Amino acid sequence: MPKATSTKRKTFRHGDLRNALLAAGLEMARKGGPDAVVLREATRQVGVAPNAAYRHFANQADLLDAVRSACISQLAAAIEAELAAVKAGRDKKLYARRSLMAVGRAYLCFAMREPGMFRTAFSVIPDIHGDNKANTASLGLNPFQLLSMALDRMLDAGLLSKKDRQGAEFLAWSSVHGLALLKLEGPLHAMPVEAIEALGERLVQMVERGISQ
Amino acid sequence: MPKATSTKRKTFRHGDLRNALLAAGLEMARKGGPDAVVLREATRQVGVAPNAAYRHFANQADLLDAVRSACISQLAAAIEAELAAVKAGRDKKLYARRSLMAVGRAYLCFAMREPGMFRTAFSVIPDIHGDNKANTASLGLNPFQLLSMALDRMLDAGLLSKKDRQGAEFLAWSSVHGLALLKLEGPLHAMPVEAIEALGERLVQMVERGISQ
DNA sequence: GGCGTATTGTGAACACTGTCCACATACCGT
DNA sequence: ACGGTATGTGGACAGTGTTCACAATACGCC
Repeated sequence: MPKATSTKRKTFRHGDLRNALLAAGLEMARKGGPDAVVLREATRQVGVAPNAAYRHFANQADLLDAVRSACISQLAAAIEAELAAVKAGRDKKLYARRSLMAVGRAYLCFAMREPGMFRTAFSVIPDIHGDNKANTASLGLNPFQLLSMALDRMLDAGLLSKKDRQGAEFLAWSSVHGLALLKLEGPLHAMPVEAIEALGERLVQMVERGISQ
Repeated sequence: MPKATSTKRKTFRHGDLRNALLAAGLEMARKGGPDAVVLREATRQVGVAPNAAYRHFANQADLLDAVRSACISQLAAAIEAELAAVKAGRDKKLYARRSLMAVGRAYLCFAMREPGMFRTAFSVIPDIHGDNKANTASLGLNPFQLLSMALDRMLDAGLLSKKDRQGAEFLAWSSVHGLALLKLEGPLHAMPVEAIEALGERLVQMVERGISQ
């Protein structure tokens, strides 16, 4: 009974089912956030029986985790692009400041542009056995490492003492992350994006000023 | 006379079903976060048929929203208590600074002490028709308004210019909120609470320094 | 007091989800 | 060629939110 199940596939084997499911899941996450990535719907879109997913993912949490990883990669790529746009001139301090600014802005812009992906990226409580292999973009760096890079430039430029540099990632990250989430799934939901972006500018300046003792 | 026994009630009418369901939901949120508040389970604990809930809540989102509101009230109460502990001495600047510190610390402490409630408090995208009636504690102020109070003291003490005061709530709030969420449902999940609290201290200092231009 | 009526809880059902089992199929190395 | 194994199917189960028709109760009005 080789009745091709209602959709396109001709061969019994799909050939690339894992990736297809992941792509479907990613799209669902993109336009609906983490709660929208539902296993059965993914199989339906791909044109395959629900159980087929279990040959490639342990369960839906596993699928969601893969989607989440992809989302983080996209975020990393966005930051990387913005960071690449700032060129190292002769003024090291300016360079450093612009780098930090770029990371913060890219982070927020991504959150505004791709709310579903952003929320998905940080929706799941990550496993302790965190294998952050795939959380990277072309440079092979995840968002956290890109932020670290910018902060290192601040250290190099003498804008940050060695002591203040320690753990500075978390301070900067928290600020921007908080604003993004207050907008995306918090009480700032109704605030227009322009206002958020204006706040973002002030926020990054605040971090820059306040981060050094 | 209808007694709300947790096991089996005598009367047909419950008498206080709405509150009972809300209490059950709040407890589930407390020990499992927003995803743990499930309508059927609440009715089961109260000893009532699932449909009975629909006489008091439009749907489970409505129930969850009520639970969320209760969580915010608890957060407000925690902040209020910490804020009440700082006394106004002769040094207005110290008073203001300690007030801001207290709000930030209370916010983070609550997040660490009651992760389920905290996550629930900010899990739902709030309705635009925000009726923030119940989001308050004894003072009748929600967390945002308490933060505003602390910032007003900064303004009074001359630690903040009028211009910098505008929208400063969002800057301070974002920072602390971000740290809390990075810990509770983000990549900082594995970081020990002591480290988070140490970061919190630094964070509030950063805000204090960076918030004024 | 008695009775009609709106309020509140019940029972059965539906659609949907994740997940498991046994089975069928197609590919692959020997 | 053929048997083993990876991969997909069908059918089932528990659990969820939700709706409909119905039953029991409390309350107001005469």
